[in-house]
Amino acid sequence: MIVDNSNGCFKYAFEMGRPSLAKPRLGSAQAKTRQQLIAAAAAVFAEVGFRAATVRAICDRAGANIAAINYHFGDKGKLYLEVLRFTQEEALEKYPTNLGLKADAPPELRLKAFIRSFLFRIFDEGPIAWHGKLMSREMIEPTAALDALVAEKIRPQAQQLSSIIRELLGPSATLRQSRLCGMSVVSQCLFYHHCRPVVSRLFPDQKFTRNDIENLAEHIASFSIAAIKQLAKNQ
Amino acid sequence: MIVDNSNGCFKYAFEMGRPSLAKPRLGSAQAKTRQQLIAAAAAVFAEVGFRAATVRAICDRAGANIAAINYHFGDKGKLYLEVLRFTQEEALEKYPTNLGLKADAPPELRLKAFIRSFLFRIFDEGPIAWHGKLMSREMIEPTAALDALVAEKIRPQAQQLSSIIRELLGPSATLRQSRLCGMSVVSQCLFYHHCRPVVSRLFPDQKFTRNDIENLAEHIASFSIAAIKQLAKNQ
Amino acid sequence: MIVDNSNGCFKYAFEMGRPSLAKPRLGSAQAKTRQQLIAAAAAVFAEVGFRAATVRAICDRAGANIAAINYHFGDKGKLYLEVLRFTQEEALEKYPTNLGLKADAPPELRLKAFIRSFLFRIFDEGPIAWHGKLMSREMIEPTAALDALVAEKIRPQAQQLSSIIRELLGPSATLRQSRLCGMSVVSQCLFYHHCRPVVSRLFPDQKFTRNDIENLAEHIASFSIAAIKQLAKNQ
Amino acid sequence: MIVDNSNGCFKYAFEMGRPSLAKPRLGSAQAKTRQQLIAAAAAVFAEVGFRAATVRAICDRAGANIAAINYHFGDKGKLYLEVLRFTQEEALEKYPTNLGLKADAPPELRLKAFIRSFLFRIFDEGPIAWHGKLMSREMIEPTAALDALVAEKIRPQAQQLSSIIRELLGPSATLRQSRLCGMSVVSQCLFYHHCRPVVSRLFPDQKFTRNDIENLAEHIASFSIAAIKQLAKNQ
DNA sequence: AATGAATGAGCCTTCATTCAT
DNA sequence: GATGAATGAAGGCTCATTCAT
Repeated sequence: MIVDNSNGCFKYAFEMGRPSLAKPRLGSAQAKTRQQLIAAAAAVFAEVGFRAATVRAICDRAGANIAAINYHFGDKGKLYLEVLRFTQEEALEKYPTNLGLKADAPPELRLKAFIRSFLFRIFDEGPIAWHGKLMSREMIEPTAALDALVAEKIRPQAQQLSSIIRELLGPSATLRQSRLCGMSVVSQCLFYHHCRPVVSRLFPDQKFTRNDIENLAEHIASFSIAAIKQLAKNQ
Repeated sequence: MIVDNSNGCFKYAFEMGRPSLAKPRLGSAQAKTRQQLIAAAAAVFAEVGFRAATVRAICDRAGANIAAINYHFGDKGKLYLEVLRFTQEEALEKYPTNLGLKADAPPELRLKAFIRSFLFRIFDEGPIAWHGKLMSREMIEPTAALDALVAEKIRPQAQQLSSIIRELLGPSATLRQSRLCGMSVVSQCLFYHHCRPVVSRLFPDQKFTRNDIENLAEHIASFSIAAIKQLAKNQ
Repeated sequence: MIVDNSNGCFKYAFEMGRPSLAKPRLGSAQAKTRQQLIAAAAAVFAEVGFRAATVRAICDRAGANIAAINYHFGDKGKLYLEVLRFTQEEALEKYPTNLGLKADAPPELRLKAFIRSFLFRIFDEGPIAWHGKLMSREMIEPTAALDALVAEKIRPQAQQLSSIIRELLGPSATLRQSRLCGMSVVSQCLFYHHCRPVVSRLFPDQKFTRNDIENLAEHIASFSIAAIKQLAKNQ
Repeated sequence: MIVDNSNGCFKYAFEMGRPSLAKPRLGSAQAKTRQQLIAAAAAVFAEVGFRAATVRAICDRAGANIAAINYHFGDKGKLYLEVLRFTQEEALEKYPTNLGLKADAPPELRLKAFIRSFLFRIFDEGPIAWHGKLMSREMIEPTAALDALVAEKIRPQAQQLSSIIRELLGPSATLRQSRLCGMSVVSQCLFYHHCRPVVSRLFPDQKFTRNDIENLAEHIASFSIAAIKQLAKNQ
C-alpha cells in the first residue's frame, strides 16, 4: 500500500548507496565474498531452484552474513542473474564450442566438435553442471535473466552452428532448413540432459561416463550428418 | 527428492477420519469438488510450478474453501500427485500414439504418425498442455509419481517407437542402435516444447499454430528417416 | 526484481482470498478480532506513528496472532486507514459538531457549540484522543488515507462551519472571506492541541481540564465573533 | 520521549577517541563534512522524518561516507539534535520578528509586522522551511531539544507579541487575556503551515506565493485587531 | 461434512552500527 | 583520519496448515 508516500529521498538510497554493486573489483576483499556468494548461490539455485532457495541457505554456505546478498547484489534476483552469467562463462571457458578446431576444418569435424563440446558442457560435474540445471529451470520459468543470456551467449552459439550446417547443406539450402537442422542437432544433445530422469528409468544401464558421452556424441554426429547430407541431396 | 524438499508437508499421514481421502465417490458432491480442485490445481501448477502455487489460488479457482485441499487430499503434495495422474490420462486419451494408423502400415508412415501425435500432444492447449508442463517440471525435480508414469505410460510408447525404428533399420540393427535412434527422434519433438523460451527469443517469427506443427513434424520425420536409412546402409 | 515473472495467477490470491476483507460482519467471531486489532492499532499508531508501529506490537496488544493483520486487513497500511476512519467516527459520534443544537439557533450559539465540540473532541482521552494524534501525524506525513478522510469527514464539517459564518458575516460577504474566517476559528482550536508541547512549556500552569476547555471555548468564541462582526461592519 | 523510542541508539555514549565529537573545528576538512552532513540531514529529516530518514540517504546527499554520521556525531539521534539547533538559528537570522520596525511604532503596525514575519518564516523555502517541518515533528514527538528551543527562542517571541497585544488591549487587560489573544494570533499563522495538507485538499486553489502570504497576513491582522479592540471595549 | 478464522514458522529485505584496514 | 565491507537484529508479509464450530 502507499501509505508512506513521503519517501522522495529513497531514490538516493537505492540508486547510489552500495559502492560496487555494478562491478566487482577483482582482488579486493569485497571480491572474495562476492565470489563465494556466487558459488554458493549457484549450487543452491541448481539444487532447489530460484524460489525454493533461501538467502539464508546461500549465505550460510558462503560463510557470509544474512545481509551479504543485499549488500553485494541488491537482492536475491540480481544475485541469480549474476550466477547465471558466471556459470555460463565458466562453462564456455572450460568447453569452447570449437574444442580447439581450426575454422577451416571440414564441417563434419566441426559439427562433431560442437556436439562433443555441448555434451561435455552439460554433463560436467560441479559448477559447470549447475549452469545446465539453472538453464533447465529457466526453460520452465523464464526469468528476466534469460533475455540477456540468449542475446549474449546463446545466439552466438546458434550462429556458429548454423554456419557449419550451411556448409554441409550446400549453397542452395534455405535459411529455414539450416535453422531446423540446427535445432535437430541441439535437441539430441539436450535430450539426455533434460530427460535424464526418464532415460535412467527406461534404460537403467545407460550411464554418463566420459566414454558414454563420447559414444553419444558419435551417434548424434553420425545421425545428424547422415540426415543433413541426405536432405542436401534431395533438394 | 520429493516435489519440494523445503517444507515438511510430506509426512505421509494416512491419518484421521477424513471421509474420502482414499477414493472419490463419483457422483457425490464431494467428487465434484475433488474434480474441480484437480482441474484448478493442474492449471495453477502448470502455470507457476508446485512451490509458487498457493493453496489459496487453487481453491479460489476451484470455487472451494481454503481448507478443501487439506480436507480432500491431505496436503498440497498429495494433490500434486493426483493432478499428474489425471492429466496424463487425459493426454493419451486425446492423442493416441498411432493416430489411428494400422499396425501394418509402412514404418515411414507410422513414424510420421508417431511424431505428429507426439507434437500435437505437447502443443495442445488447456488441460492436455498442463501435463506437458508438469512433466517438464518432473524432469527437474522428479517426484515419486514419475516411476509409475514411466512404467505405465512412457515405456509402452518407447517400445512402440522402437519397433517402428527396427523395421526401418533392418534386421541387422542392434538394440542399442534402435534405442539411440528412438531417442534422437523423441528429442527433436520435445525440444520445441522444452526449449520454447529460447526458441521464441532466437526466432521470434517461429509460432506454433497447427500448421507450424505440421511443418515441424514434416521436418523431423524426413530428417530422422533420412538419418536412419543412411545408418542402415552403413552397417 | 522481476525474476519471478511467472505468477500470472497471483491476482486470484490477492484479489479474492480473504473472505471479508471489505466489510466486517458485526457479531461474528471475526468481527471481535477485527475490533480488537483496530483498537490496539489506534493506540499504537497514536503513540509512535505509522512507521514506528510494528505489526507485532499491535497484534500482541490485541491478543492476536502476528498474521492477523494480514488476514483481516491485507496489510499494515490498510489497517491504518481503517483505524483512521474508525476513530474519526467514534469522535464525531461522541461529540457531534452541533452538540444537539437546533439548526435554527442563532449563529453565535451555533458557532460556540461548534468550537466547544471541536475542543472536546481533540482533548478527549482514550480512543477519541488517538484520532487527534493520528491527524497530527497525517499533517506531517500525509498518507493515502487523508484524501478519503477529507472528502468523507472534514469537508462536511468545513461546510457546516462556513454556513454559520456566512450568517454572521451577512449576505454581502464573499466566499473567500467566510473561508478565511472559518480557518481563523478552526486554527485557534487546533493550536492548543497541536502546539501543546510548546504551550505547556511556555505556560506550565495551563491545564486542559473540562473547565479549562470551557474557558478556552469561551475565549475563542468571543474573540472570533467579535472579529467576524467587526469585519461584517467594515465591508 | 526522545526522538524515537524504538531503537536503542540513545546510549548517550560519550565514548572512545572520536576526534571532534564535541566541537567542530572551523575551517578544517572535518568541519566541512560536518556542515554538509547537517545540511543534508536537515533536508532529509524534513522530508521524511527522523525514522524514515536513513543514514545512507543523508551521507549520500552529503557526499560523505556511510560511516560519517557515526564518526562525526556518534549516532543518528545526536545528528538530529545538531540539525534542530542549526536550522533554528538560520531561520531567526533571516526573518527577525520585528521586521525592522521601530519599537515605538503603533501596535497595529507592529502586530501586522509580527504576523508577516511569522508567515514568511514558516513559508520560506529551503533550509529555513526545514526548521518549520522539524518543529512540526517536535510537536508530535518532542525531543530534549525542545526545552532549549522554547527557553531561548520561543519565549522571547511570545513576550514580544504579548507586549504588542497588551498595548492594543489597554491597561485594564489581564495577563490571561493577553496571553489568550497572543495564542489566537499565532494559531492563525501556524494553521496554514501545519494543516497545509488539509487546506490544499479542501481548497485546491489556495496557493502560498508571496502574494498569497501577504493576503493571509492582511486577513489575520485585521481579524485579530478587530477582535482585540472589541474585547478591549467590552471589558 | 465442511468451513474459515486463526496460527506460527519462515521468507526477503532494510538499516544503524561496527571494525579491520 | 576515514573508509566501506560486514554485521545481526528486526521488520512486514506470506503461506500451508489446523481446529473449533
